[in-house]
Amino acid sequence: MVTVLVVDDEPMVCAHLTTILDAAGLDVVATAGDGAEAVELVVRHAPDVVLMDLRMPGVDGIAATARIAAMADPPTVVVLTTFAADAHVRRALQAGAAGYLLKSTPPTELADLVRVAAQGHAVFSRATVGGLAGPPADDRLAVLSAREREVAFLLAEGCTNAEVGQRLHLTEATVKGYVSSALTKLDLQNRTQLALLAARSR
Amino acid sequence: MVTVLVVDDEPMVCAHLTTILDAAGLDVVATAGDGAEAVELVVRHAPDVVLMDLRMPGVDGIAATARIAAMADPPTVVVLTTFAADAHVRRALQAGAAGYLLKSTPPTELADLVRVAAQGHAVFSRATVGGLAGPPADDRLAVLSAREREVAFLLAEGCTNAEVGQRLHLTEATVKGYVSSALTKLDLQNRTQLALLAARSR
DNA sequence: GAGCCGACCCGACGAAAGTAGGGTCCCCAC
DNA sequence: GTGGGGACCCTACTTTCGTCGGGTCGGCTC
Repeated sequence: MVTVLVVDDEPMVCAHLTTILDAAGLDVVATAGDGAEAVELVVRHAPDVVLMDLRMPGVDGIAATARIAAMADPPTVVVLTTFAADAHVRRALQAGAAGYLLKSTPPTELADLVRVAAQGHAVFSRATVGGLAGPPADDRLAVLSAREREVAFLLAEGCTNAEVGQRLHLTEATVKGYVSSALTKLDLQNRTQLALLAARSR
Repeated sequence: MVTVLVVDDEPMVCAHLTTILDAAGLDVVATAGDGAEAVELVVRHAPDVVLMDLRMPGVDGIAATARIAAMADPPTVVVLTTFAADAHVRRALQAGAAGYLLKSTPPTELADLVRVAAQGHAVFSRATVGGLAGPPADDRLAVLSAREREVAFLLAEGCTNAEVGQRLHLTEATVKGYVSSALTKLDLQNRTQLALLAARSR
């Protein structure tokens, strides 16, 4: 029998999941309300699978996942959350999660998914995998003016100031001005750092 | 009943998979030996799930997946291959695949995985998801010498020539030399392009 | 309207980056 | 064993960057 630890700061959710999974022939051995408790209960019960919420008070789901993944012979951690944001999924994977499901997953399917995860596979809600194909995004460029952002993106294509000027119909001197102000706004030291940032921002 | 199309250039593999899946209560409606045939059979049979091999003669698995994903109301395509390389996984996802399994997957688990995929979830072999957390890799830097690569990676952290020199105990002039030769070897115009490339290469 | 602020442009000058060239060392081929 | 060829390090010179200061225009406050 597959043993499961359910982690969610909302007791109602824990109870609901427990009911569903137990009814489907899984064994929910415990539930935790935050990350610290989750880590503790994993040590105590050594479950096969951990269903982990992300947003929780104190130690959040990512941190808890990382701690659990660092254990000897760790359980399979599957994130179960409402947020499909690319950055969340990536951080979960980096922390060692072996799956990322949305809470919109039909309850009847959840048990199957947990079972599959217990067999050592990774399971994802369809909406969460699309963003993984490309590089991660970043939105620190938001503080820049429109022109500055345009220039930054051209730097990310490897353009020189003169080339940027041509493309944007500006003097090279003007371009230099934009680069310079973007650097100070973002607290960077040179165009290369700006280009790297812009490249990550897509 | 979940209907499945199996695509593999090796008839033995197709037959084996068919046996396994049929025994587990799935309905393998057809098998295809290359990508073109796969597309055709998807149109004819409209299966729920396509199990797609990657390396095939003619139209390969990626191309076939892309064509299938572009159809109206497309089936769920799950890649089933022997290769776990990050680049393959990413290209499969980009093409529209909803899963990536290795052929080392135990046959008994395969049916469950297909069923889960048919429900609209994405399924992955554990070994294939680790690389997705970070940005994609690139190995054009292979043509560089060891020193040149070191310098390139430091550029990718936004270092100036002087800083690179400090970290590597070299003169700034020497660093410039490495940058310059790396640029000509890779046919690039400036340090920013080199930094971007190195950043993608990790 | 006066004053302020930010986005948008440009010129000049010092500070980086990039190029060309010249050395040493080591390895491999002929 | 000598003549490439490559990696490695450096100096001197040109090109490109980045900063600083200075302009205009529009919107906003008081």
